[in-house]
Amino acid sequence: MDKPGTTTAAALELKHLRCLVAIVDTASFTDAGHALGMSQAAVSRTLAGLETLLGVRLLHRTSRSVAPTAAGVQALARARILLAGTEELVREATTGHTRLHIGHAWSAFGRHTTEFQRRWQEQHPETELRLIRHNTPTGGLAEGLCDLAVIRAPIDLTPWSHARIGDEARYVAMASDDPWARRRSIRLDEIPRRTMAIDRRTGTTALSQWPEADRPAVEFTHDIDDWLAAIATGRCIGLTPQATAAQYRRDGITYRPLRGAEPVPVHLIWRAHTTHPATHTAIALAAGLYRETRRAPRPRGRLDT
Amino acid sequence: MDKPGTTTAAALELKHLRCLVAIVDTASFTDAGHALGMSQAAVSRTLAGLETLLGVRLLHRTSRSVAPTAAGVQALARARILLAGTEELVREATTGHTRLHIGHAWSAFGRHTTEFQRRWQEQHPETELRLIRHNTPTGGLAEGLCDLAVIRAPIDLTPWSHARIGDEARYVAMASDDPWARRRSIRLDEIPRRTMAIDRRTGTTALSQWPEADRPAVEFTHDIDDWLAAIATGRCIGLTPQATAAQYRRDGITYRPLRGAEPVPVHLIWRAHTTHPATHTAIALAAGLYRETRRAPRPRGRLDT
DNA sequence: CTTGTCCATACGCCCAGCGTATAGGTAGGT
DNA sequence: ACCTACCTATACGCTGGGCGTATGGACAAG
Repeated sequence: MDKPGTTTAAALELKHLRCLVAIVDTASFTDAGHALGMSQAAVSRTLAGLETLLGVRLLHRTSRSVAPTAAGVQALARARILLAGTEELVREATTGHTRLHIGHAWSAFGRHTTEFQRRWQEQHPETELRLIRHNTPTGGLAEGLCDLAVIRAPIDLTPWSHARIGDEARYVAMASDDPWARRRSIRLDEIPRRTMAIDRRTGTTALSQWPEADRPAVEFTHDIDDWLAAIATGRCIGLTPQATAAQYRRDGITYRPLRGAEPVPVHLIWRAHTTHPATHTAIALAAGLYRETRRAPRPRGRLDT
Repeated sequence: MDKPGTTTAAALELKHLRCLVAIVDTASFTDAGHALGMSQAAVSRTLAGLETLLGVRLLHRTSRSVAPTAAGVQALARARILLAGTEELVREATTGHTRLHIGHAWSAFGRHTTEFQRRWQEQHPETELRLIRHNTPTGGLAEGLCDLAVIRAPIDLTPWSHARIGDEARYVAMASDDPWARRRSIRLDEIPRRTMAIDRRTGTTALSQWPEADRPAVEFTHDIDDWLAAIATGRCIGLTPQATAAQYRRDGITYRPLRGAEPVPVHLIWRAHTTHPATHTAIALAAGLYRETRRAPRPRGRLDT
């Protein structure tokens, strides 16, 4: 590429940020040069480059002093954070500090979450566990943000290695002052009377459960907080696996079992080729927790692709 | 500099991170090159450089697919965060988004803090206010992390523009089960009987208050949490301005007024030459709040250097 | 076995970015 | 008022890091 004539706009680089910070810390272009192992001239030009890039003057300089401008203060604060972040990245990578990232769309392992964390800590203290919520269909796996993801939504699992670790009953979420909140449970065929909130990216409920002629109205939301807020207003109800009811107990929201519906299968997915060493351990632990709470533990198939 | 023979170790740059992310997002070195406006070869080398730099393989590649390794997942997660941070830095700087950073060592404006924030929001909604705690003698001003800093410690103010915005009575902090906790107040001359916790960087209490022959034993701490922890154990007491008593009310810690001691002057300091436009507004607002709560409002001098 | 696709490596070139040298400007001492 | 010390900005010439092109090698599909 790089067609002749294409003036490739200079990009922000860490060099610029390191330079800015060094200048402020030493309160001098000359000393900053020393500290960075480059000449004063280079420092001057690098900072000038940064200021051009941002279109703002960051440092006020006289021949006696250097002080950040208002814009400089903001940039400096961010620059320090960013540089600290890069150092951490390098440290993590070079020390091979091992950490298992488990992504999930919004409720991790539901009611088993705490127990999962507790047992992991107990059995594998050498591997740090991190549960991260990512508002994407694959809980961040596709984006490389985790090693393992919990999936409840009806997505295509074939691109991934996957294992079904359990099932969760479906619940109806509604405002606490909703008339239905007084009842013990709701029947599937009653749902179409109401408007249903569905999370656009991670929703678990497919409309195909109802005959085409009789489907509920739908309001789409963008993440779980939206979804809960929409429900709390009373204008919608929501359908969700038991995990949500366990993890998002909130004032103003009431959960009731949904009768007549299939449970939601809970899957773990991961990358077949680049498996974190602890992946299978985590899968086994999670599946064990789901199994423990069942009367008749039936075998779960496919622990690999 | 750059003595001949000095192999300057290549430094991490944003280029590397952008490359890593692009490869994973496009799942291809070739496409990543396209997206980044460079050739596939350059992408390959840049990533190889990053892997060398970190000493870890980040991506597992076959001729058919590209997938992050465990180390890659971690690096990727950090890289995405860092890149988002840089974008925000650029956006803030280029849009001239104005924000006033007020640094403080540990209790901001004390009991006036909430009111300060409320009124600022009301009177100057166009300027975002940020109170940031920095564990340094100047509350982050010297490090360029804020535009304005609240100072209670007896530091040299002459390098800065400064204004005294008010005074705060001194309090004694002690464990709640301390015998003194039953009393209404403590006298200054009783303090030397006890061991005193002093924060090394931001402590407000100078020992010169007592005759040299009769000074309290001292235990140094490194930040406010240390300080509170040391006191909660019961082995120390602490002296602190009223602001701390207002902002760090905790179980296990009791505050009592200290009689016979001068109040602590509260100063704001800022840079004379590169003043944020809203600096003086903020000073006036803070001083006003302190003045409001005094019987006899006496004029405060020096609103500038 | 052939073909297509993809990443790694070799090679040669070029300009971004470096250091040196110097100009210009400001504070402080006398 | 002048001089000195010190600091940043700019000019200039050079060098090597990093680019693109070309090619090799590995792998999957047909």
